[in-house]
Amino acid sequence: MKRALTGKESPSKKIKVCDEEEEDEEETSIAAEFSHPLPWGKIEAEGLDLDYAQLFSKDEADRLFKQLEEEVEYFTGEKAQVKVFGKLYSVPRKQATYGEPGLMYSFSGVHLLARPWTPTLEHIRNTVTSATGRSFNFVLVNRYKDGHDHMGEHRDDEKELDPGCPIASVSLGAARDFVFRHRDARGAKQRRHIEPVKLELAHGSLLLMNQPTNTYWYHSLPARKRILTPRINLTFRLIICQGRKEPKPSQ
DNA sequence: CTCAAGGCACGGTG
DNA sequence: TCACCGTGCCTTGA
Repeated sequence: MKRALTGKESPSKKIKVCDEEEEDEEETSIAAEFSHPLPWGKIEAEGLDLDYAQLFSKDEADRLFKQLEEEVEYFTGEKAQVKVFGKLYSVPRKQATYGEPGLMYSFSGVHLLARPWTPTLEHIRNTVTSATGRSFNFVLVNRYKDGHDHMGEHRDDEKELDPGCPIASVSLGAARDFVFRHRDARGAKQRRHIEPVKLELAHGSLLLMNQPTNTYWYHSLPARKRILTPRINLTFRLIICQGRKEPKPSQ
């Protein structure tokens, strides 16, 4: 069953979309492989549109997590640094990018070239595609070694992303809180009162961020000091074909 | 002109 | 209690 949820219904309260009727059969993985009959939950607010589902059973998610721990190679050195307010920082997590050959993803002054798909990443991508009917040519892997690792508030508004395709976020490992905040309800000049939308991303879950969510809502993965185990997050994206760079008019 | 995938200081809270 | 959490701010280049 689905639940329509908005932030204002339960101010400052974490939304639990995780199905309370825990899955019991191994049907979960079989269903995921063949079609859509996943029990999707819908989360909506002004300008926000999310779909949430349990994509993998615990056993399968455990197996995938272990495989990724062996397969994924994370960036180090300057590829693991970003520039914010003019200063260079090491990102408080580990990152990797995989996808079709030649694809590049850039943000905050870093340019990350996609490595070729690993067997496990390709398998997960196929499962996500079966469940959503969407194609993806790229995945950003974020590994949070414990609750100290986190990601600050941002939007995935990169120009190279296909605006018509949702971003599909697969979570494996430790469950972590995830927070959305409307752009007009941030900072000192809060133009409007819009409650943040908070949810917990469970082991083996899939979250779809549909349009126009990334236009109006920032999201973050806040630090949670009491969490001592790692989480791997995969955000599958559709990157627009690399057109030739526009000729610069001047300079 | 706007705004930022970072850290830090600070005050409320359980 | 005091560790943790949420918020505002930083201040420079894109």
